[in-house]
Amino acid sequence: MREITAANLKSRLQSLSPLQDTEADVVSDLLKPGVPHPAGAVLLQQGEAVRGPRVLTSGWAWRTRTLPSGRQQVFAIVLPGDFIGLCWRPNPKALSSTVAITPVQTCDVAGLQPVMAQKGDLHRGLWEALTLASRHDEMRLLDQVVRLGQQSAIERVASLMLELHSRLAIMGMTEGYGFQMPLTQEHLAVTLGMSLVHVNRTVQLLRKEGLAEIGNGRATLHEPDRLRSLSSFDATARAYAEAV
Amino acid sequence: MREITAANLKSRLQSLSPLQDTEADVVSDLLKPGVPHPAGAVLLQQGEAVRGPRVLTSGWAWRTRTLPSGRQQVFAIVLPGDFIGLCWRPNPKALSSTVAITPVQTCDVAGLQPVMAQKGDLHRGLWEALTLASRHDEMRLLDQVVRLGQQSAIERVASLMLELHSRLAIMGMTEGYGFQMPLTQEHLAVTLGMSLVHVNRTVQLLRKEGLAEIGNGRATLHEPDRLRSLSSFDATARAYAEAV
DNA sequence: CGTAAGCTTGACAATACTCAATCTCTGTGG
DNA sequence: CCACAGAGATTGAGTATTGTCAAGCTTACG
Repeated sequence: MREITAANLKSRLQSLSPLQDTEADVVSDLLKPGVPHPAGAVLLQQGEAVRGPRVLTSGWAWRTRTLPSGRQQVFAIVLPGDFIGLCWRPNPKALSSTVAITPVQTCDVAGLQPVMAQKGDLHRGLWEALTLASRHDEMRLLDQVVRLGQQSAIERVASLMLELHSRLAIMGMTEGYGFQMPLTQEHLAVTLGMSLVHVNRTVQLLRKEGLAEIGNGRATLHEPDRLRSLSSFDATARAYAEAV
Repeated sequence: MREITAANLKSRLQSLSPLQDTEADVVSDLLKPGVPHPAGAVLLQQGEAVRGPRVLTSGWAWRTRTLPSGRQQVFAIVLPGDFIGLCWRPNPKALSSTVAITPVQTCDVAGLQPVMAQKGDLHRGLWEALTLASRHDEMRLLDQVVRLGQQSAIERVASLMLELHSRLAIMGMTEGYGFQMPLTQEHLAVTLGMSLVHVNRTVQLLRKEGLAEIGNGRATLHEPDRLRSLSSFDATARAYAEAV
């Protein structure tokens, strides 16, 4: 899987808040070749102190909590270009674990810690972009609550696919309405709080209706508009725009 | 409904992080008699700029989002002593609406804004307490995801009641395992993402099993331990302790 | 080939929702 | 003081959605 470049990361941050040239250089300097981890590796353990912010430069991960009963709940999918352990509190303890779904690479960007801490006196634009990124995380967590609390099986799958597409598009990791999608139906089941069998039938339904094709490590959204109206994802998108 | 006092709020913040005497005084000075709002009043509108932090001093509210279909999802219950619109970003836009469930009173504490912004150079202990409070909000949002994604009807109701009890206990608003609980079964249904009828049957089941009594504006947890093991809320409690 | 991961299918059971009606309060106006 | 209205709670019957179990299929790959 391709590793993101400093240019990718810069353009993502630029889309959140305009960066000064010096700030863009800071980003370039920080992004070194990533450290590889195998699928299943725990990148951040719930309850343990966060060492400092990192960027996922390649592969997919998820933020998750395991219940005493062994059941597992996923809070968010972490995509290339996303931050892990970004927090404005110094030395916080992680509220959830972050686990690699595929083989991944992460890059330590502890150099961003002072930027976060100093509240934009230093590198104002970068601080804006980082806090906005974390605000978007929060927004997506609310989306997840809506998915789990209010949406039917087909709405959940549709809305997740739309979210993944729009996030990957920002990183330039889509081809039109298609994209690499390494989640198995089992992953989707855990993420969306439904059974594997039911995910399977829902995916088949989307296919039969000509709405989307999901499988073989890829997803293609054939009818994004119908998917959007189906899943009320557009409301979410509107909310994103407002989240300044 | 009784309005909280400065002493209540101080002891809550103290429980998060020790406060200096001067800091405690700051809190006392800020907490004036609350502004009343009727049930149903929108305290904070999604998408609108947050004017500044406020404290809910009396009554209950919820953070919620309304979908285009008219369906509604609740993210959190806001209890007396909780902050509304607390954010370390200056002038953020609200990600969700906050609406009064009962008649409420709110007190403007815009005076805390500089404390948040200055990262604890000023009033270190207070800053600690405030950021921890917001971290606990985040943790409870994760709890809500788990409830909606992984738990059965009875587990959801049990876990919500335990959460409410433990939060109210910190504010001194419980009598043993009983407390004032103004949510109707309709409120519970919206909050827990289930139908009114199903909530009703679940509440009856809890009563029949002798686990808890819910209704008439009160809740009593007869067997908190069994409720805890039933709902895996203890795991949550452990996680709370870790969230430093 | 043989294996394993991922996907698919069918039959059945459990959980939860909808609709519609009834009941029990409580406060209010006549 | 009573009738009434409305909010909240309860019940039953029928349906829809989702989960469970168990088996079989397909594909990639050593």
